[in-house]
Amino acid sequence: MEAYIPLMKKSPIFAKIKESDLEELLKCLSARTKQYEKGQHILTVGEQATFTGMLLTGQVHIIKEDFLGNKGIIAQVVPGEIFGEAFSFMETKELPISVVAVEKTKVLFLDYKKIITMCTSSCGFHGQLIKNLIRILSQKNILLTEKIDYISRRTTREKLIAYLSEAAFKAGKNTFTIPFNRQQLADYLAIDRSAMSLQLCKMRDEGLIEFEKNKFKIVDIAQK
Amino acid sequence: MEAYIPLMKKSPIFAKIKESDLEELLKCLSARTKQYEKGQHILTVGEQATFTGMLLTGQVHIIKEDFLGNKGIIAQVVPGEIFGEAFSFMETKELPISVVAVEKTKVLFLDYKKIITMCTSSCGFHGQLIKNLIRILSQKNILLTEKIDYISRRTTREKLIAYLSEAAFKAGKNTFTIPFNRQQLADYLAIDRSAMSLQLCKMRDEGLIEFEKNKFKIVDIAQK
DNA sequence: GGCAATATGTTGTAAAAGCAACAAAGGGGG
DNA sequence: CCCCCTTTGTTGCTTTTACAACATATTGCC
Repeated sequence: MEAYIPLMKKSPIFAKIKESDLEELLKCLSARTKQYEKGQHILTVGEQATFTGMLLTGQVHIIKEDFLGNKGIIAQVVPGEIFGEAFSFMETKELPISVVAVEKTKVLFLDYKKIITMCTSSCGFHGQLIKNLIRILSQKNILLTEKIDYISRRTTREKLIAYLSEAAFKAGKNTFTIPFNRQQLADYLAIDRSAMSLQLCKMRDEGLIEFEKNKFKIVDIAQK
Repeated sequence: MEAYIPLMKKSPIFAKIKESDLEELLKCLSARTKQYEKGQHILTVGEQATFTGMLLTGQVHIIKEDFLGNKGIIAQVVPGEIFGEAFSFMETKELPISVVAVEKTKVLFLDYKKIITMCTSSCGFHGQLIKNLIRILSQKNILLTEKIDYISRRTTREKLIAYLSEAAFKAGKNTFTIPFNRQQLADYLAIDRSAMSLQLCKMRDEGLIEFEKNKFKIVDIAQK
Protein backbone atom coordinates (compact mmCIF):
# COMPACT_ATOMS: atom_id res chain seq x y z
CA MET A 1 0.00 0.00 0.00
CA GLU A 2 2.94 2.30 0.69
CA ALA A 3 3.73 2.49 -3.02
CA TYR A 4 0.51 4.43 -3.56
CA ILE A 5 1.04 7.07 -0.92
CA PRO A 6 2.01 9.72 -3.51
CA LEU A 7 -1.17 9.03 -5.49
CA MET A 8 -3.29 9.15 -2.36
CA LYS A 9 -1.80 12.44 -1.29
CA LYS A 10 -2.91 13.95 -4.60
CA SER A 11 -6.36 12.40 -4.59
CA PRO A 12 -9.32 14.62 -3.65
CA ILE A 13 -10.49 12.32 -0.88
CA PHE A 14 -7.20 12.66 1.00
CA ALA A 15 -6.54 16.29 0.15
CA LYS A 16 -4.89 18.39 2.84
CA ILE A 17 -4.03 15.34 4.91
CA LYS A 18 -0.40 15.04 5.87
CA GLU A 19 1.55 12.00 4.78
CA SER A 20 2.32 11.24 8.39
CA ASP A 21 -1.39 11.19 9.23
CA LEU A 22 -2.30 9.18 6.15
CA GLU A 23 -1.00 5.90 7.47
CA GLU A 24 -2.92 6.16 10.68
CA LEU A 25 -6.02 7.23 8.79
CA LEU A 26 -5.84 4.20 6.50
CA LYS A 27 -5.72 1.95 9.52
CA CYS A 28 -8.59 3.85 11.07
CA LEU A 29 -10.63 3.25 7.90
CA SER A 30 -9.77 -0.45 7.74
CA ALA A 31 -8.41 0.22 4.26
CA ARG A 32 -7.30 -2.78 2.24
CA THR A 33 -6.32 -3.30 -1.38
CA LYS A 34 -7.46 -5.83 -3.93
CA GLN A 35 -6.40 -6.57 -7.46
CA TYR A 36 -8.63 -7.33 -10.44
CA GLU A 37 -7.95 -8.68 -13.90
CA LYS A 38 -9.40 -7.17 -17.06
CA GLY A 39 -13.13 -7.83 -17.29
CA GLN A 40 -13.62 -8.76 -13.64
CA HIS A 41 -16.48 -7.29 -11.67
CA ILE A 42 -15.61 -5.13 -8.68
CA LEU A 43 -19.23 -4.43 -7.86
CA THR A 44 -22.15 -6.28 -9.40
CA VAL A 45 -25.68 -5.10 -10.03
CA GLY A 46 -28.10 -6.36 -7.40
CA GLU A 47 -25.62 -6.78 -4.57
CA GLN A 48 -25.45 -4.55 -1.51
CA ALA A 49 -23.22 -1.51 -1.46
CA THR A 50 -20.87 -2.09 1.43
CA PHE A 51 -17.84 0.05 0.70
CA THR A 52 -16.39 3.00 -1.13
CA GLY A 53 -13.59 2.24 -3.57
CA MET A 54 -10.63 4.30 -4.63
CA LEU A 55 -8.85 3.41 -7.84
CA LEU A 56 -5.10 2.99 -7.39
CA THR A 57 -4.01 1.71 -10.81
CA GLY A 58 -5.76 0.67 -14.01
CA GLN A 59 -9.18 1.79 -15.12
CA VAL A 60 -12.75 0.88 -14.26
CA HIS A 61 -16.08 1.51 -15.93
CA ILE A 62 -19.36 2.04 -14.16
CA ILE A 63 -21.90 0.33 -16.36
CA LYS A 64 -25.63 -0.11 -16.47
CA GLU A 65 -27.47 -2.92 -18.17
CA ASP A 66 -31.06 -2.28 -19.14
CA PHE A 67 -33.94 -4.63 -19.83
CA LEU A 68 -32.92 -4.86 -23.47
CA GLY A 69 -29.49 -6.09 -22.45
CA ASN A 70 -27.79 -2.93 -23.65
CA LYS A 71 -24.71 -2.06 -21.68
CA GLY A 72 -24.18 1.62 -21.18
CA ILE A 73 -21.07 3.20 -19.75
CA ILE A 74 -22.21 5.70 -17.17
CA ALA A 75 -18.77 6.83 -16.12
CA GLN A 76 -15.15 5.88 -16.21
CA VAL A 77 -12.88 6.25 -13.25
CA VAL A 78 -9.21 7.08 -13.31
CA PRO A 79 -6.60 6.53 -10.57
CA GLY A 80 -7.07 8.73 -7.51
CA GLU A 81 -10.83 8.97 -7.92
CA ILE A 82 -13.36 7.26 -5.71
CA PHE A 83 -16.39 5.30 -6.89
CA GLY A 84 -19.50 3.78 -5.39
CA GLU A 85 -19.50 6.39 -2.64
CA ALA A 86 -23.05 7.62 -3.26
CA PHE A 87 -24.47 4.12 -3.07
CA SER A 88 -22.53 3.15 0.01
CA PHE A 89 -23.56 6.27 1.91
CA MET A 90 -27.14 5.66 0.88
CA GLU A 91 -26.71 2.12 2.14
CA THR A 92 -28.25 0.89 -1.11
CA LYS A 93 -29.58 -2.64 -0.76
CA GLU A 94 -29.44 -3.48 -4.46
CA LEU A 95 -26.90 -1.74 -6.64
CA PRO A 96 -28.46 -0.53 -9.90
CA ILE A 97 -25.05 -0.52 -11.58
CA SER A 98 -21.96 -2.65 -11.94
CA VAL A 99 -18.33 -1.65 -11.74
CA VAL A 100 -15.91 -3.60 -13.93
CA ALA A 101 -12.17 -3.48 -14.47
CA VAL A 102 -11.32 -2.41 -18.02
CA GLU A 103 -7.73 -3.49 -17.53
CA LYS A 104 -5.59 -4.92 -14.76
CA THR A 105 -6.65 -2.81 -11.81
CA LYS A 106 -5.85 -2.25 -8.16
CA VAL A 107 -8.47 -0.85 -5.81
CA LEU A 108 -8.34 0.52 -2.28
CA PHE A 109 -11.41 -0.35 -0.25
CA LEU A 110 -12.65 2.02 2.41
CA ASP A 111 -15.27 1.23 5.00
CA TYR A 112 -17.87 3.96 4.51
CA LYS A 113 -19.13 3.64 8.06
CA LYS A 114 -15.74 4.51 9.39
CA ILE A 115 -15.52 7.49 7.08
CA ILE A 116 -18.66 9.14 8.40
CA THR A 117 -18.31 8.11 12.01
CA MET A 118 -15.84 10.20 13.93
CA CYS A 119 -13.29 8.14 15.73
CA THR A 120 -13.20 8.59 19.50
CA SER A 121 -10.08 10.71 19.35
CA SER A 122 -12.00 13.11 17.09
CA CYS A 123 -8.80 13.44 15.12
CA GLY A 124 -8.35 16.48 12.97
CA PHE A 125 -7.54 14.55 9.84
CA HIS A 126 -10.73 12.56 10.12
CA GLY A 127 -12.62 15.84 10.11
CA GLN A 128 -10.69 16.84 7.01
CA LEU A 129 -11.66 13.56 5.37
CA ILE A 130 -15.33 14.33 5.87
CA LYS A 131 -14.87 17.82 4.46
CA ASN A 132 -13.16 16.31 1.43
CA LEU A 133 -15.96 13.85 0.97
CA ILE A 134 -18.57 16.59 1.12
CA ARG A 135 -16.61 18.60 -1.40
CA ILE A 136 -16.38 15.64 -3.77
CA LEU A 137 -20.08 14.95 -3.54
CA SER A 138 -20.91 18.64 -4.00
CA GLN A 139 -18.60 18.95 -6.96
CA LYS A 140 -20.14 15.91 -8.64
CA ASN A 141 -23.57 17.33 -8.01
CA ILE A 142 -22.67 20.55 -9.74
CA LEU A 143 -21.09 18.80 -12.71
CA LEU A 144 -24.06 16.50 -13.13
CA THR A 145 -26.48 19.41 -12.94
CA GLU A 146 -24.49 21.28 -15.58
CA LYS A 147 -24.54 18.32 -17.89
CA ILE A 148 -28.29 17.97 -17.50
CA ASP A 149 -28.60 21.64 -18.33
CA TYR A 150 -26.78 21.08 -21.63
CA ILE A 151 -28.38 17.88 -22.80
CA SER A 152 -31.86 19.02 -21.90
CA ARG A 153 -31.74 21.46 -24.80
CA ARG A 154 -33.74 20.43 -27.82
CA THR A 155 -31.32 20.71 -30.72
CA THR A 156 -27.68 19.91 -31.31
CA ARG A 157 -26.95 23.56 -31.87
CA GLU A 158 -28.61 24.62 -28.63
CA LYS A 159 -26.64 22.04 -26.71
CA LEU A 160 -23.42 23.29 -28.21
CA ILE A 161 -24.24 26.91 -27.48
CA ALA A 162 -25.14 26.07 -23.89
CA TYR A 163 -21.93 24.12 -23.40
CA LEU A 164 -19.63 26.62 -25.09
CA SER A 165 -21.22 29.59 -23.35
CA GLU A 166 -20.68 28.00 -19.99
CA ALA A 167 -17.11 27.08 -20.87
CA ALA A 168 -16.43 30.71 -21.84
CA PHE A 169 -18.10 31.91 -18.65
CA LYS A 170 -15.92 29.64 -16.57
CA ALA A 171 -12.78 30.64 -18.45
CA GLY A 172 -13.68 34.27 -17.90
CA LYS A 173 -12.89 35.06 -21.52
CA ASN A 174 -14.12 34.24 -24.99
CA THR A 175 -11.22 31.97 -25.89
CA PHE A 176 -10.82 28.69 -24.10
CA THR A 177 -9.90 25.06 -24.56
CA ILE A 178 -12.19 22.16 -23.83
CA PRO A 179 -11.10 18.84 -22.32
CA PHE A 180 -12.70 16.78 -25.09
CA ASN A 181 -12.04 15.84 -28.66
CA ARG A 182 -15.03 15.83 -31.01
CA GLN A 183 -16.18 12.30 -30.29
CA GLN A 184 -15.88 12.78 -26.56
CA LEU A 185 -17.79 16.05 -26.72
CA ALA A 186 -20.55 14.36 -28.73
CA ASP A 187 -20.73 11.55 -26.17
CA TYR A 188 -20.80 14.04 -23.31
CA LEU A 189 -23.62 16.02 -24.91
CA ALA A 190 -25.41 12.82 -25.97
CA ILE A 191 -25.53 13.79 -29.64
CA ASP A 192 -24.27 12.42 -32.94
CA ARG A 193 -20.69 13.33 -33.73
CA SER A 194 -21.25 14.05 -37.41
CA ALA A 195 -24.34 16.13 -36.72
CA MET A 196 -22.33 18.03 -34.14
CA SER A 197 -19.47 18.57 -36.55
CA LEU A 198 -21.94 19.90 -39.08
CA GLN A 199 -23.38 22.38 -36.60
CA LEU A 200 -19.97 23.54 -35.42
CA CYS A 201 -18.91 24.27 -38.97
CA LYS A 202 -22.19 26.03 -39.71
CA MET A 203 -21.77 28.19 -36.66
CA ARG A 204 -18.24 28.99 -37.75
CA ASP A 205 -19.43 29.91 -41.25
CA GLU A 206 -22.08 32.14 -39.72
CA GLY A 207 -19.42 33.93 -37.72
CA LEU A 208 -20.66 32.87 -34.31
CA ILE A 209 -17.58 30.97 -33.26
CA GLU A 210 -14.06 30.12 -34.29
CA PHE A 211 -12.19 26.97 -33.41
CA GLU A 212 -9.15 24.91 -34.07
CA LYS A 213 -8.89 21.50 -32.50
CA ASN A 214 -10.15 21.83 -28.96
CA LYS A 215 -9.48 25.55 -28.75
CA PHE A 216 -12.59 27.64 -29.20
CA LYS A 217 -13.41 31.29 -29.51
CA ILE A 218 -16.85 32.75 -29.13
CA VAL A 219 -17.29 35.65 -31.50
CA ASP A 220 -20.95 36.50 -31.16
CA ILE A 221 -23.00 33.70 -29.77
CA ALA A 222 -25.90 35.89 -28.70
CA GLN A 223 -26.65 36.53 -32.37
CA LYS A 224 -29.54 34.56 -33.74
CA MET B 1 -38.57 29.85 14.39
CA GLU B 2 -40.32 27.57 16.89
CA ALA B 3 -43.35 27.34 14.63
CA TYR B 4 -41.30 25.40 12.11
CA ILE B 5 -39.95 22.78 14.46
CA PRO B 6 -42.36 20.09 13.18
CA LEU B 7 -41.27 20.76 9.59
CA MET B 8 -37.62 20.68 10.54
CA LYS B 9 -38.01 17.40 12.35
CA LYS B 10 -39.36 15.85 9.16
CA SER B 11 -36.77 17.39 6.85
CA PRO B 12 -33.92 15.18 5.63
CA ILE B 13 -31.23 17.51 6.93
CA PHE B 14 -32.45 17.20 10.51
CA ALA B 15 -33.48 13.55 10.33
CA LYS B 16 -32.95 11.49 13.45
CA ILE B 17 -32.25 14.54 15.55
CA LYS B 18 -34.34 14.86 18.67
CA GLU B 19 -36.52 17.90 19.12
CA SER B 20 -34.72 18.70 22.32
CA ASP B 21 -31.38 18.75 20.50
CA LEU B 22 -32.74 20.72 17.58
CA GLU B 23 -32.86 24.02 19.40
CA GLU B 24 -29.29 23.79 20.55
CA LEU B 25 -28.21 22.70 17.09
CA LEU B 26 -29.87 25.69 15.46
CA LYS B 27 -27.98 27.99 17.80
CA CYS B 28 -24.79 26.11 17.06
CA LEU B 29 -25.35 26.64 13.32
CA SER B 30 -26.14 30.35 13.73
CA ALA B 31 -29.45 29.67 12.04
CA ARG B 32 -31.62 32.64 11.21
CA THR B 33 -34.75 33.11 9.15
CA LYS B 34 -35.60 35.62 6.47
CA GLN B 35 -38.73 36.32 4.51
CA TYR B 36 -39.05 37.05 0.80
CA GLU B 37 -41.85 38.34 -1.36
CA LYS B 38 -42.83 36.81 -4.67
CA GLY B 39 -40.19 37.44 -7.32
CA GLN B 40 -37.43 38.43 -4.92
CA HIS B 41 -33.96 36.98 -5.32
CA ILE B 42 -32.64 34.84 -2.48
CA LEU B 43 -29.38 34.15 -4.25
CA THR B 44 -28.21 35.97 -7.35
CA VAL B 45 -25.98 34.76 -10.15
CA GLY B 46 -22.41 36.05 -9.77
CA GLU B 47 -22.40 36.51 -6.02
CA GLN B 48 -20.51 34.33 -3.60
CA ALA B 49 -22.12 31.28 -2.05
CA THR B 50 -21.98 31.89 1.66
CA PHE B 51 -24.72 29.74 3.14
CA THR B 52 -27.01 26.80 2.75
CA GLY B 53 -30.72 27.54 2.77
CA MET B 54 -33.62 25.48 3.93
CA LEU B 55 -37.08 26.32 2.70
CA LEU B 56 -39.63 26.79 5.52
CA THR B 57 -42.68 28.02 3.65
CA GLY B 58 -43.49 29.01 0.10
CA GLN B 59 -41.68 27.87 -2.98
CA VAL B 60 -38.44 28.79 -4.72
CA HIS B 61 -37.04 28.14 -8.17
CA ILE B 62 -33.40 27.61 -8.99
CA ILE B 63 -32.94 29.30 -12.33
CA LYS B 64 -30.23 29.74 -14.90
CA GLU B 65 -29.99 32.50 -17.43
CA ASP B 66 -27.91 31.82 -20.52
CA PHE B 67 -26.21 34.18 -22.94
CA LEU B 68 -29.36 34.36 -25.01
CA GLY B 69 -31.29 35.61 -22.02
CA ASN B 70 -33.33 32.43 -21.75
CA LYS B 71 -34.35 31.61 -18.23
CA GLY B 72 -34.42 27.94 -17.45
CA ILE B 73 -35.80 26.41 -14.31
CA ILE B 74 -33.23 23.92 -13.09
CA ALA B 75 -35.10 22.81 -10.04
CA GLN B 76 -37.88 23.76 -7.71
CA VAL B 77 -37.64 23.43 -3.98
CA VAL B 78 -40.44 22.61 -1.59
CA PRO B 79 -40.58 23.21 2.18
CA GLY B 80 -38.19 21.02 4.17
CA GLU B 81 -35.62 20.78 1.39
CA ILE B 82 -32.28 22.51 1.36
CA PHE B 83 -30.81 24.44 -1.55
CA GLY B 84 -27.49 25.97 -2.50
CA GLU B 85 -25.64 23.39 -0.41
CA ALA B 86 -23.37 22.14 -3.19
CA PHE B 87 -22.20 25.65 -4.03
CA SER B 88 -21.64 26.65 -0.44
CA PHE B 89 -19.58 23.55 0.33
CA MET B 90 -17.55 24.13 -2.83
CA GLU B 91 -17.10 27.70 -1.63
CA THR B 92 -18.09 28.89 -5.08
CA LYS B 93 -16.90 32.42 -5.73
CA GLU B 94 -19.45 33.21 -8.43
CA LEU B 95 -22.78 31.45 -8.37
CA PRO B 96 -23.77 30.20 -11.82
CA ILE B 97 -27.44 30.19 -10.84
CA SER B 98 -30.00 32.32 -9.09
CA VAL B 99 -32.60 31.33 -6.54
CA VAL B 100 -35.86 33.26 -6.59
CA ALA B 101 -39.03 33.14 -4.54
CA VAL B 102 -42.02 32.04 -6.62
CA GLU B 103 -44.38 33.13 -3.89
CA LYS B 104 -44.17 34.59 -0.40
CA THR B 105 -41.41 32.53 1.12
CA LYS B 106 -39.58 32.00 4.40
CA VAL B 107 -36.06 30.62 4.45
CA LEU B 108 -33.82 29.29 7.19
CA PHE B 109 -30.19 30.17 6.67
CA LEU B 110 -27.47 27.82 7.87
CA ASP B 111 -23.79 28.62 8.07
CA TYR B 112 -22.15 25.87 6.00
CA LYS B 113 -18.85 26.22 7.83
CA LYS B 114 -20.52 25.39 11.10
CA ILE B 115 -22.19 22.39 9.53
CA ILE B 116 -18.97 20.73 8.46
CA THR B 117 -16.86 21.81 11.41
CA MET B 118 -17.44 19.75 14.50
CA CYS B 119 -18.20 21.84 17.50
CA THR B 120 -15.80 21.39 20.38
CA SER B 121 -18.23 19.29 22.37
CA SER B 122 -18.25 16.88 19.43
CA CYS B 123 -21.93 16.52 20.06
CA GLY B 124 -23.66 13.47 18.75
CA PHE B 125 -26.34 15.37 16.94
CA HIS B 126 -23.76 17.35 15.01
CA GLY B 127 -22.34 14.05 13.78
CA GLN B 128 -25.84 13.05 12.75
CA LEU B 129 -26.20 16.31 10.85
CA ILE B 130 -23.12 15.52 8.80
CA LYS B 131 -24.39 12.04 8.07
CA ASN B 132 -27.67 13.53 6.94
CA LEU B 133 -25.87 15.97 4.70
CA ILE B 134 -23.82 13.22 3.11
CA ARG B 135 -26.96 11.21 2.52
CA ILE B 136 -28.70 14.14 0.88
CA LEU B 137 -25.76 14.81 -1.41
CA SER B 138 -25.42 11.12 -2.26
CA GLN B 139 -29.12 10.82 -2.96
CA LYS B 140 -29.07 13.83 -5.26
CA ASN B 141 -26.08 12.38 -7.02
CA ILE B 142 -27.90 9.16 -7.73
CA LEU B 143 -31.04 10.91 -8.92
CA LEU B 144 -29.08 13.19 -11.22
CA THR B 145 -27.13 10.27 -12.66
CA GLU B 146 -30.36 8.39 -13.30
CA LYS B 147 -31.84 11.34 -15.10
CA ILE B 148 -28.77 11.67 -17.28
CA ASP B 149 -29.08 8.00 -18.09
CA TYR B 150 -32.61 8.55 -19.38
CA ILE B 151 -32.17 11.75 -21.32
CA SER B 152 -28.95 10.58 -22.94
CA ARG B 153 -30.97 8.13 -25.03
CA ARG B 154 -31.42 9.14 -28.61
CA THR B 155 -35.16 8.86 -29.21
CA THR B 156 -38.29 9.67 -27.27
CA ARG B 157 -39.20 6.01 -27.20
CA GLU B 158 -35.82 4.96 -25.83
CA LYS B 159 -36.05 7.58 -23.11
CA LEU B 160 -39.48 6.34 -22.12
CA ILE B 161 -38.37 2.71 -22.08
CA ALA B 162 -35.35 3.56 -19.96
CA TYR B 163 -37.45 5.53 -17.50
CA LEU B 164 -40.30 3.04 -17.26
CA SER B 165 -37.96 0.06 -16.96
CA GLU B 166 -36.17 1.68 -14.08
CA ALA B 167 -39.44 2.62 -12.42
CA ALA B 168 -40.58 -1.00 -12.67
CA PHE B 169 -37.24 -2.21 -11.34
CA LYS B 170 -37.52 0.11 -8.36
CA ALA B 171 -41.11 -0.88 -7.71
CA GLY B 172 -40.10 -4.51 -7.88
CA LYS B 173 -43.07 -5.31 -10.07
CA ASN B 174 -44.41 -4.51 -13.51
CA THR B 175 -47.19 -2.24 -12.31
CA PHE B 176 -46.30 1.05 -10.72
CA THR B 177 -47.30 4.68 -10.50
CA ILE B 178 -45.08 7.57 -11.47
CA PRO B 179 -44.91 10.90 -9.64
CA PHE B 180 -45.53 12.94 -12.80
CA ASN B 181 -48.36 13.86 -15.06
CA ARG B 182 -47.67 13.85 -18.81
CA GLN B 183 -46.30 17.37 -19.05
CA GLN B 184 -44.07 16.90 -16.02
CA LEU B 185 -42.75 13.62 -17.37
CA ALA B 186 -42.00 15.26 -20.71
CA ASP B 187 -40.17 18.08 -18.94
CA TYR B 188 -38.24 15.62 -16.80
CA LEU B 189 -37.16 13.59 -19.84
CA ALA B 190 -36.50 16.77 -21.84
CA ILE B 191 -38.83 15.79 -24.66
CA ASP B 192 -41.94 17.16 -26.30
CA ARG B 193 -45.18 16.27 -24.57
CA SER B 194 -47.17 15.51 -27.69
CA ALA B 195 -44.39 13.41 -29.19
CA MET B 196 -44.19 11.55 -25.93
CA SER B 197 -47.93 11.03 -25.87
CA LEU B 198 -47.72 9.66 -29.39
CA GLN B 199 -45.01 7.19 -28.45
CA LEU B 200 -46.80 6.07 -25.31
CA CYS B 201 -49.93 5.31 -27.29
CA LYS B 202 -47.94 3.52 -29.99
CA MET B 203 -46.26 1.40 -27.37
CA ARG B 204 -49.63 0.62 -25.87
CA ASP B 205 -51.03 -0.33 -29.29
CA GLU B 206 -48.04 -2.58 -29.84
CA GLY B 207 -48.77 -4.34 -26.59
CA LEU B 208 -45.56 -3.25 -24.83
CA ILE B 209 -47.21 -1.32 -22.04
CA GLU B 210 -50.55 -0.45 -20.54
CA PHE B 211 -51.36 2.71 -18.67
CA GLU B 212 -54.09 4.79 -17.19
CA LYS B 213 -53.25 8.20 -15.86
CA ASN B 214 -49.98 7.89 -14.01
CA LYS B 215 -50.37 4.18 -13.38
CA PHE B 216 -48.31 2.06 -15.74
CA LYS B 217 -47.91 -1.61 -16.48
CA ILE B 218 -45.06 -3.08 -18.43
CA VAL B 219 -46.30 -6.00 -20.47
CA ASP B 220 -43.31 -6.88 -22.58
CA ILE B 221 -40.83 -4.10 -22.91
CA ALA B 222 -37.97 -6.34 -23.94
CA GLN B 223 -39.85 -7.02 -27.17
CA LYS B 224 -38.56 -5.18 -30.15
C1' DG C 1 -75.30 20.10 -13.03
C1' DG C 2 -72.77 22.93 -15.76
C1' DC C 3 -68.90 25.78 -16.78
C1' DA C 4 -64.11 26.72 -16.93
C1' DA C 5 -59.63 25.11 -16.58
C1' DT C 6 -56.54 21.55 -17.03
C1' DA C 7 -54.81 17.25 -18.82
C1' DT C 8 -54.33 14.09 -22.48
C1' DG C 9 -54.60 12.33 -27.14
C1' DT C 10 -54.27 13.20 -32.33
C1' DT C 11 -52.80 14.97 -36.64
C1' DG C 12 -49.97 17.34 -40.25
C1' DT C 13 -45.87 19.63 -41.62
C1' DA C 14 -41.34 21.51 -41.58
C1' DA C 15 -37.04 21.00 -39.52
C1' DA C 16 -33.60 18.39 -37.35
C1' DA C 17 -31.37 14.32 -35.93
C1' DG C 18 -29.37 9.90 -36.63
C1' DC C 19 -26.86 6.94 -39.38
C1' DA C 20 -23.71 5.23 -42.68
C1' DA C 21 -20.27 5.87 -45.69
C1' DC C 22 -16.64 8.27 -47.32
C1' DA C 23 -13.05 12.12 -47.85
C1' DA C 24 -9.56 14.79 -45.94
C1' DA C 25 -6.32 16.13 -42.59
C1' DG C 26 -3.01 15.13 -38.87
C1' DG C 27 0.06 12.52 -35.95
C1' DG C 28 3.12 9.05 -34.46
C1' DG C 29 6.09 5.19 -35.09
C1' DG C 30 9.00 2.30 -37.65
C1' DC D 1 9.78 9.60 -45.31
C1' DC D 2 6.08 6.65 -45.72
C1' DC D 3 2.37 4.10 -43.86
C1' DC D 4 -1.17 3.31 -40.64
C1' DC D 5 -4.42 4.94 -37.55
C1' DT D 6 -7.00 8.43 -35.45
C1' DT D 7 -9.53 12.56 -35.80
C1' DT D 8 -12.38 15.68 -38.14
C1' DG D 9 -15.28 17.25 -41.83
C1' DT D 10 -18.85 16.28 -45.49
C1' DT D 11 -22.77 14.36 -47.87
C1' DG D 12 -27.24 11.96 -48.84
C1' DC D 13 -30.95 9.48 -47.11
C1' DT D 14 -34.41 7.91 -43.71
C1' DT D 15 -36.46 8.35 -39.40
C1' DT D 16 -37.88 11.08 -35.70
C1' DT D 17 -38.72 15.13 -33.46
C1' DA D 18 -40.66 19.62 -32.44
C1' DC D 19 -44.24 22.51 -32.92
C1' DA D 20 -48.72 24.17 -33.55
C1' DA D 21 -53.27 23.48 -33.70
C1' DC D 22 -57.03 21.11 -32.53
C1' DA D 23 -60.06 17.31 -30.46
C1' DT D 24 -61.34 14.96 -26.55
C1' DA D 25 -61.44 13.64 -21.89
C1' DT D 26 -61.14 14.79 -17.00
C1' DT D 27 -61.17 17.63 -13.04
C1' DG D 28 -62.44 21.12 -9.85
C1' DC D 29 -65.40 24.56 -8.48
C1' DC D 30 -69.36 27.57 -8.19
